[in-house]
Amino acid sequence: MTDTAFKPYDAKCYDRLFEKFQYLFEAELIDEICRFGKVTRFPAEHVIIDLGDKITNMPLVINGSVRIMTEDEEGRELLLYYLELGDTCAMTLNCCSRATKSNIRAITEEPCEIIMVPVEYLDIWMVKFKKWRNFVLESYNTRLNEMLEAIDNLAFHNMEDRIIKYLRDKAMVLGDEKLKITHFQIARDLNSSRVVISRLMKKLEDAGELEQSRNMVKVKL
DNA sequence: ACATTAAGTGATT
DNA sequence: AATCACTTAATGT
Repeated sequence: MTDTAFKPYDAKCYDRLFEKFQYLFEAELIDEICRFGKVTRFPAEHVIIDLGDKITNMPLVINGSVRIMTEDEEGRELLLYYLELGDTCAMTLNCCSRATKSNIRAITEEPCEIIMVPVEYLDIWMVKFKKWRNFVLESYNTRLNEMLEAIDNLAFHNMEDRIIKYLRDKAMVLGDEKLKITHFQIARDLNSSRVVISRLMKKLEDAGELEQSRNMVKVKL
């Protein structure tokens, strides 16, 4: 116990992390995450990482969910994927090692607890912990697949399908089939226009696929 | 009652 | 599927 000087050892923090990550990481790694990382609470809709930000910390989600978006030159947004418990951002992993800037935006979907780990530990842990190595590889893998899915969805499915998928995904990560959302917000996440969404939403409602009222959508799962 | 914001619609490209 | 122009409906002050 010589290198605990940075921060007083926090047994409570350790216990909490251990409970969440025991299947993912070895105890010693959890101990280091606990010691070097900083647990942070974010309110809903908080921008954790924005485009062009220099990445100094990597986020590890303890609870809540985060959505990852890109934006094109004209400022049009597109939802890529969600981060949940035990997820980290593959983009961050990529940026860290080469000190590049973020090409994504990470926004909390609901109030979140996230542990921020300084990026310099990533490399150290890569050689030190087998489970960390697996975790990073695994993250790359799943994110890559999700990206493929996102592209597939974009290229081969019509807007109607995309809306349904979007709503179901969202209901899933938030764990609530009733979503507090406007047509305008949906349009922004899918990079479409409000009018188009309203039309299709009406159609979907008539077809019995969903229920909606002002600021509320309920999807059939 | 009035203003503001969300949602619905026809016509056009 | 997008945009325009306009209507209607819901909600806050």
